[in-house]
Amino acid sequence: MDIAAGLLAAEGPQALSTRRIAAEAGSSTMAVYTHFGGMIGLVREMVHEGFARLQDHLTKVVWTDDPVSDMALLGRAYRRNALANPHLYAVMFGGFSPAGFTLSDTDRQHGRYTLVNVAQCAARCIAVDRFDPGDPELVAHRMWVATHGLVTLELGHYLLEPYDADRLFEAQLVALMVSAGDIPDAAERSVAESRRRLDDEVATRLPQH
Amino acid sequence: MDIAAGLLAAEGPQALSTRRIAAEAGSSTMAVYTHFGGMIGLVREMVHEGFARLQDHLTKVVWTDDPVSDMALLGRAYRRNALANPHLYAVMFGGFSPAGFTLSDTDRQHGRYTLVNVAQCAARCIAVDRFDPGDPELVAHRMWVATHGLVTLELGHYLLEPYDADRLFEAQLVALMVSAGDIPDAAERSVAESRRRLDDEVATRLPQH
DNA sequence: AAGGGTTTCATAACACCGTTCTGGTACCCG
DNA sequence: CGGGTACCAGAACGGTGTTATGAAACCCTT
Repeated sequence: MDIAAGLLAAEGPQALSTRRIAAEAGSSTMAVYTHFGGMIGLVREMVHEGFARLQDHLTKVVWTDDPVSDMALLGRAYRRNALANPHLYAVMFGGFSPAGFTLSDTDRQHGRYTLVNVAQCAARCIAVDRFDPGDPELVAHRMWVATHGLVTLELGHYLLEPYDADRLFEAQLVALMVSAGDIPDAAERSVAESRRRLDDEVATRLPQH
Repeated sequence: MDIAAGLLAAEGPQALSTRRIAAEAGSSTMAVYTHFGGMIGLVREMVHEGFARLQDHLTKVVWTDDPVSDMALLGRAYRRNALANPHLYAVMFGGFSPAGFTLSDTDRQHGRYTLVNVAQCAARCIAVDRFDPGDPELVAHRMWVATHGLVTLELGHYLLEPYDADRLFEAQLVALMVSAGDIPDAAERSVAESRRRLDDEVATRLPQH
């Protein structure tokens, strides 16, 4: 049942309709209501799954003795997850205008929970004197805001040549590390190291064939 | 006619329906088709108006002898415009899933046109040696990405106490200037100066009551 | 093992949506 | 003044989410 819903989210954005899902599952529209209490309950469930999947991606990065490289890798994992499930990511962050869908405070808190990984990594960056002393949660938020902005514009096809998303992302990564206190040369090296680590550590299965 | 459409966007997100507009305008649903060729044509027109309004906000900032302050003020104007027209901003950047609405390349280019203001300001920052030498358009894109990310999360109510949007925005502004090459103390001063200039230079009428 | 209560779903209906077709009206322009 | 065009009211079609109504299926108790 959830599988059918996930499949539909991957095939199309507004293919999420009670009748479409019912036809795909060989069932009736009532199934959606008995299991999820309506359409918005279903998308809420999918948002939860989306955050869980994001959490999976972020926890894949292992902590090395270069926390700045770890931090950059967290950003890469975040972006990779969003690009692997573009429609799901759009729904997670408000891309579901119809039916007055608004995610509850607990939902948002659940989403913000993924930030603890980043905050811990920021704390390690500060501990080894790569980042300036300060609030690790604040720098985690700054990383999140910038990366989310880039991913959002990339998914909306707003980032075109010659300022494509790849180039902007690389530049933004080192800029974020520098603005957090790291030395430009060191930041450049750590970001480059994270680029090498990406494919090994955070392998992404395609959005369900 | 456009006024009715604008009013509806301000009253609700999915109040944009042919019948609702027709009732509000005392007309029939056909009016939407004869004037805009359908629903997606209407929202496309509103997106254009949204970008025009954004451009208005950005051109309100006057160039002073402190281009970094001007740059920060551009960011404040961008955010203020988005907060003044939240639903319109959401629609501009992909928040209209139904009916397979996709904005054309020319639309996006029209949207990216607002970046020339920022790029020019970045060039001035570089010219006076406040920013490191480099591609002004690239730093303009970085400013855009970060500010857009913050505004998006703020509109989605993802930024809660104690890391609220105001605090994050201030921190991000100085961080952006620093990562572009400015000295932290100077960046702090210019950002503070831009905060003083905001209400005078870029006054925003409320989103049409 | 049988009965009662709960859960689950298929069907049909309702209200709403975007869209299209059909006329009829109003306008403008020669 | 006559003719052609642009515009729009109304009805209808296929789609959506949702609800009411039963009829099955299941489970759990006796």
